[in-house]
Amino acid sequence: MKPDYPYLENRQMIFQCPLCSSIPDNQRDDFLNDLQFSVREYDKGDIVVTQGSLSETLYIVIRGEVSTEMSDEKGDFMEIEYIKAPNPMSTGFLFAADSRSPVSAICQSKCAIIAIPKDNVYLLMRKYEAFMLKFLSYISNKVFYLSEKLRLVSLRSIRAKLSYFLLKESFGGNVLQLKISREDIARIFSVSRPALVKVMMEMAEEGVIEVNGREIRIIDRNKLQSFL
Amino acid sequence: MKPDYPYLENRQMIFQCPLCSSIPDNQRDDFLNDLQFSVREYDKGDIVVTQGSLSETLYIVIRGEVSTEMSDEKGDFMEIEYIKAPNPMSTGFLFAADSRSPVSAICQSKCAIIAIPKDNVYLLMRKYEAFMLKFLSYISNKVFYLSEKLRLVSLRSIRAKLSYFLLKESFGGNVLQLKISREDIARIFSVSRPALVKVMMEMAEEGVIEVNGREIRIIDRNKLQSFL
DNA sequence: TCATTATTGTCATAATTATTACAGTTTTTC
DNA sequence: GAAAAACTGTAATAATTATGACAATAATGA
Repeated sequence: MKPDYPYLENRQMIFQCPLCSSIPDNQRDDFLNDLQFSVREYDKGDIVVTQGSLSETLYIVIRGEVSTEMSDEKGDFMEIEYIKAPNPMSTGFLFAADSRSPVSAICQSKCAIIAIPKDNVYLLMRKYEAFMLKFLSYISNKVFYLSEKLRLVSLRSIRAKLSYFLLKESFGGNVLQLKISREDIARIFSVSRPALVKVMMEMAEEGVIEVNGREIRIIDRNKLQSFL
Repeated sequence: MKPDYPYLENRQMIFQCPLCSSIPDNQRDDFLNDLQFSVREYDKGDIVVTQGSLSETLYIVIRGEVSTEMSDEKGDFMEIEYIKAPNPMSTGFLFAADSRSPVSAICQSKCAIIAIPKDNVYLLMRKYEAFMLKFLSYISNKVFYLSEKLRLVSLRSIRAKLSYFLLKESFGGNVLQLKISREDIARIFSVSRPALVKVMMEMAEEGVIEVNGREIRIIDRNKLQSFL
């Protein structure tokens, strides 16, 4: 974790973040004046926020990639979100009653991250409507995202989870490229990797899907849906 | 589902809802003028919102109790939230990009529910700061709540889930009264009831907890924590 | 109050998943 | 390009959980 930037030469960078991008041009100077922030650089593997720690700061990733994970106190992690620059982080629980972070945020590459204190976010929201609305929609989307994740994890069998996952990833098409390893998928499902692979192979055996490395072809979409 | 109230005699009722309770007295008349809403009565078992349906309305339960559930397309449900009057419903995804409801809302008793269209909520938020802040904190709390739920469901074994659940419900004390049936707990965990009961009895056998109906006494808190 | 319904504990069996281990393959990294 | 690391498929065995069914008890309603 390197020291703060001496000064951020290109402060306009913040307007690339979706949270701020809709702020009208004629308000941007005012916005920058009202904004209190610091910028830090992180290396791959650095931890920005620790699960359970008090976090009263809005973070905006302006370079690099950060993943948020939830540990199950056994060393194992479940990835919750994968955030690429330029996007905000920790919007979800910033204003929650219990402001301890439910997740850990870990840099997946070299990162530069802006930190804005909660009180300042309050102020900005009151003063800049576009910011407020974007913030609101960000949190709302998070609720939606978590709900979907919850549904996935709640499916009882690996077969159901995998079917759900594949249908979702296929976006209605018949061929999909897995973007992550089977190990990661297993982690998302909270199941073991061998069990996941076994089920995937069984489904291929049955002719429901075709598996070629990370390319998966959906043969019988109806059957896939019936597994849910 | 009975017809709308002809007119809501006691419109002040809405200020009992936490979303609106902090609106200053001197703004309340204006607030009621700006507010667009309708009130409906429901019977026990009535469905207010169906999972997957478009829902661009903020609901406030002013009498009765509503539970939100997520079905796994197999007839089985997982309860997400239990809302008692006077509290809002569906705050979470109202402003999400995909405004289809991820849950179904089902009345658990006779209910009276206020409906406010999304656009009107927008307007109220811009105009009444206290309302905006409360709304924000409501969504944030929902994110927190869902995160916690996700952690629970992600724990792999029933033993871990039960330990987590009991530790949480005990609030640090040693005796706790279960507020819901074992069947409901099993549903929350997404596991079968017999399996849950079996694990609970095993833990009692081992002297980690003591079970007397719905009263549970935590004997060995450390051991409970080690199961996570 | 009595009847009805919901809840609870238990069981045997079947199904699913975890664990551990290994070897072959692909991808990264230097 | 070679070495290291990560990824993949597979298998045997153990552990966990689901299923369906049953009787006993508690709670509820008319």
